[in-house]
Amino acid sequence: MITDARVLQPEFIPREVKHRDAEVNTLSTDLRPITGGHSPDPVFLYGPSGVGKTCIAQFTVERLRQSVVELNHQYVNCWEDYSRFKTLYSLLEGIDRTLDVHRQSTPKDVLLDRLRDYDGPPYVVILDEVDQLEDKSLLYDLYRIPDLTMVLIANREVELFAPLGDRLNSRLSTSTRIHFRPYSNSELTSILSDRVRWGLSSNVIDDDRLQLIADRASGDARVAIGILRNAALRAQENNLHKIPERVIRNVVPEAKSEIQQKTIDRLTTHQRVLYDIITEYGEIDPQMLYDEYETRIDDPKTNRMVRNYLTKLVHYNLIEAEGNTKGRVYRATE
DNA sequence: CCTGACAGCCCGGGAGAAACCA
DNA sequence: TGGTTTCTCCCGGGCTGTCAGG
Repeated sequence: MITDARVLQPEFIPREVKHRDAEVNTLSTDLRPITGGHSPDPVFLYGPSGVGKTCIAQFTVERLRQSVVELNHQYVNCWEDYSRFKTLYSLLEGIDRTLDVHRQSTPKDVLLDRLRDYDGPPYVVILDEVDQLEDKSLLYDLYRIPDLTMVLIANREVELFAPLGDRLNSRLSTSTRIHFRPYSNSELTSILSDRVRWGLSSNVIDDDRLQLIADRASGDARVAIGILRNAALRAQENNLHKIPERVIRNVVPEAKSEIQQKTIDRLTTHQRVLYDIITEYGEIDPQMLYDEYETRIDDPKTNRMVRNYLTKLVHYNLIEAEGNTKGRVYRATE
């Protein structure tokens, strides 16, 4: 049934993108100065998840690369490389400058110096989930590197700009922001039918069922493709030659939680215990949470560290915290 | 009570210098 | 002298205590 699993993966970048012409054009135009040897201001892409931000960024840069003689580029997910050091390291990797820089024992900010000394072809860097970056001042440092162009991606505008500080904010306020809206059902359906054409054998799923998937995904292409992938896998396991509606319906919850599950899998034992407690209770106050945590784990960390973990979990959108001070409760995100 | 901000400690580990050895 | 081992220093990151403020 599945003829090409790659096209059902979330990272897959299609050769052509649909329903995002305006966004692609705007981004292309913004990046065009690069072809003339100038380096454009940073560009911001923002919008909810699964609306094609990452995809369009990579797609456009790739297309630009084909039209410019020489161009270096690098994609960094700031959720993974959240520290200043990791992001810089990743950026140096993009231009092969890490050879003699090692994970430790490099003098402070030698990485940044190294990046500053860069004098190769234009360098376009995509900083995805940039609001997760711990030290936002890095953006300011990067901004000042002449040949470096930033494409910044975040969910919401405010979350990115609020913590930047006036210095950077005023500099960046003039640059382009591209807003991404959720896909409509018909857009999702057509994206899905492409994937079906590329990745599944023919006649395994009809339009009505694609509609159903689109409907359940509520504008999020990543979820839609996830549902399709899971449904195809399930049908394949059961030796079905078509994907029935029943399978689709069954697979929706797991497809939806899949993205969150990835995050959960990467938690440490301690963070995981905290997460489990909160989801079990649904809602819990800090004291009770810590007590419960202490009983469940052999070598409990201090209360202080638990608080660090909790802010991380909130950051990851795995839990939410309500009330700023006395009377705070933690609860699971629905 | 609880939080966020901050400072400081310790650990692992890499690098370069120093010490050691044949 | 040249090669090898040890020492020392530095860094990032995990962790903790403190403290003002709600």
